[in-house]
Amino acid sequence: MSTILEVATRAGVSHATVTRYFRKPDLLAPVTYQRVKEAVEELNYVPNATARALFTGQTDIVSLIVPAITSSFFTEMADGAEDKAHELGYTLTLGTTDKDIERERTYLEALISHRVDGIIITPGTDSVEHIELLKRHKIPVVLVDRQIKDTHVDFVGGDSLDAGVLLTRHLIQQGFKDIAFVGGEPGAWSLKERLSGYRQVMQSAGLEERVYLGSYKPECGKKITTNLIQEDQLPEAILAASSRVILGIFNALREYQLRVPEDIALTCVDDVAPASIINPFLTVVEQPAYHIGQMAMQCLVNRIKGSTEPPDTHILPVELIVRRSSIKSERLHIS
Amino acid sequence: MSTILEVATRAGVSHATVTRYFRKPDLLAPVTYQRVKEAVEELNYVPNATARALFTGQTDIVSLIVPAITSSFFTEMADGAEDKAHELGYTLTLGTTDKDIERERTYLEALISHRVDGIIITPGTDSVEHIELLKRHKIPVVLVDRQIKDTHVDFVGGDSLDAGVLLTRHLIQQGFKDIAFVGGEPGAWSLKERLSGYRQVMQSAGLEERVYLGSYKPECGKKITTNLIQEDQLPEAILAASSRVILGIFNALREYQLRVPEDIALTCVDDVAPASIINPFLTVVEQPAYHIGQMAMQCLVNRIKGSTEPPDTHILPVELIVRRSSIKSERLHIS
DNA sequence: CGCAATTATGTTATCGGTAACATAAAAATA
DNA sequence: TATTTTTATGTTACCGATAACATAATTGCG
Repeated sequence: MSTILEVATRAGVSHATVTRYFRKPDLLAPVTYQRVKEAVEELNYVPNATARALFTGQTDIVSLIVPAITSSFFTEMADGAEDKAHELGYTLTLGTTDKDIERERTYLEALISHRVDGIIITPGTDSVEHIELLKRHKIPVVLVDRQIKDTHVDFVGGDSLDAGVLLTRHLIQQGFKDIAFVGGEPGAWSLKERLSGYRQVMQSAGLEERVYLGSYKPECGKKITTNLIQEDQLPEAILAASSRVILGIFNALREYQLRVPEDIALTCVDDVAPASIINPFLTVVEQPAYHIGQMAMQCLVNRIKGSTEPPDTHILPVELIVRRSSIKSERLHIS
Repeated sequence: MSTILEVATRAGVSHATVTRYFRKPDLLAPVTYQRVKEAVEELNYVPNATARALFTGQTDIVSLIVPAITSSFFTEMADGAEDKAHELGYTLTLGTTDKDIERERTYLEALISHRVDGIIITPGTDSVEHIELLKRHKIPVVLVDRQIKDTHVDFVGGDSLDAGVLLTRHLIQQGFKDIAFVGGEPGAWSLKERLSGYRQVMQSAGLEERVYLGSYKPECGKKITTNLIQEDQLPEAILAASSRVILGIFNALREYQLRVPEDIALTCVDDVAPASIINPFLTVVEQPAYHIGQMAMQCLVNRIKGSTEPPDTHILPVELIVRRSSIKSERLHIS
């Protein structure tokens, strides 16, 4: 807890010399350097980043705001972002928003107050309000997973349109005709894209669309599925908007003792990471989540460092992974 | 980006009055309050936490350092910690350490420099060095999942001894005799406890112990299992030290096309959270990870607020969840 | 050998808040 | 109405760094 002044006194120099020891060491005479070094070590001195930040206006802190860290996509994304942040010398803060509608706002205000150098965010809504707020405070932003139109900021995400296309096409190829799209935040870009992919393929196949939106949360999947079961409207196959939605769907199906894929085929966007190692079961479209996190952080730091390039939109390719949950033959074979 | 002075000028008051507007609003005359309020709003003024921290010595930032955020236990723990931190008005930083041995140290130094108010950490080793470092800098610490002896700090974790006991006893009850303990960080408290639970039960059952340590990482599980297979030493059942280790075990088994539980029974500590919803398969001992996170954060904030109670050790009960991966009858039935 | 150029170090204002202290104005009391 | 008390606001030093600027010490070169 010692200050630069105490170090200076102990080393018999002025505090400016101690600053130089850290910031421009080669300006010091070897003897002086050594003396300061000893004083620093003896006092366990660590410069106060808070004081530095006040003067320089830079905190070396960046922030990540996601709906839910427990969603496997965001867990891996955060892992990538954190690794990159550390590599580049930044400390990362984490905030989650979807347990409470107010939380995104309170987090942003706290981050503005703390003068973080930049923010990576998956916004909860498609409103420009929060982005404008950050712009007013001149805090660089990178959007992940959900783009907001008319906002000139960098974006990094998976190809959600293609995700919708790949899964729908796959289900149709399996011979399913009654395919429902379940879950997803109506305002979210990723949802719109996934849905749009689903619609394109359904239309060109001449099939009737069935869309049940809500949110990306498990509860949404559970509620919609329960309703469908109770009204005896369960489709042949479901394309779930996300891996969290599908958890709710599984819960609902289990309550009614319905089996996958025997009674209904299931697919979703985003792999449920460790689950697929233990028991590869779900057909999914996988996004390069870790890579997205890294890339978003790199983009953000480029902005922080002053890049004035026009905003970039990085849409990374996704991959269809076919497993048992959507295989019709499996279904016929058993029943 | 405006400062308190600009607000003061605009409102026609001194900057002290603006501080009072935020910190002791009822000291202001209604007219003054209103004038300041307008100025604050017109300028989008947000107080600079960096400047405040310099004076008060408090940053309202707390930190979480874990081996790997992608491990389901830590994901949920982080979720709990983050919720509680937000509830109590703190911003949380996140750091992961097990990709690089140096990282725990660099993180701690950065956090000391930033003068975070407190740190929750799952230390990578059982050395007291890092804890002492934090103590020297008077930063409150709470340990999670791994206790360090002779360190007088709060601890919150699951009952790892009981975890070892429950799983081993279960396997023995299933009729297995050749049971190996695989994986785990030799220096970690949680490992020692789990191992000790295993040993107690094996000994009192008169069974021979087989212990293969290494780390908590997937690679460890994979390597050990591959070796065992190649040397034709595969046991009847494995108790994996953690959910990450078991991922590697699965990988190895799959490469040799061995099946669970037909060829070998598997169990581990920590559930692989979403996996068990999609496909309940693994027999595990589940720790109340979210609750542990919340509790650790509450403990930490109590310390920050000045609590001088003697260090607390919270060991929370764990729960055995029996599923197919360890059922012998299932195995006999098939073979 | 003397003066300029270079090198090493010190002095000082500054970042944007906070809170103790001082003071002026209004209200309460005698 | 004079005096004390209360209320509202202003002044100022300070937190711990940084960097521009100033100065002292050393070196180089003619």
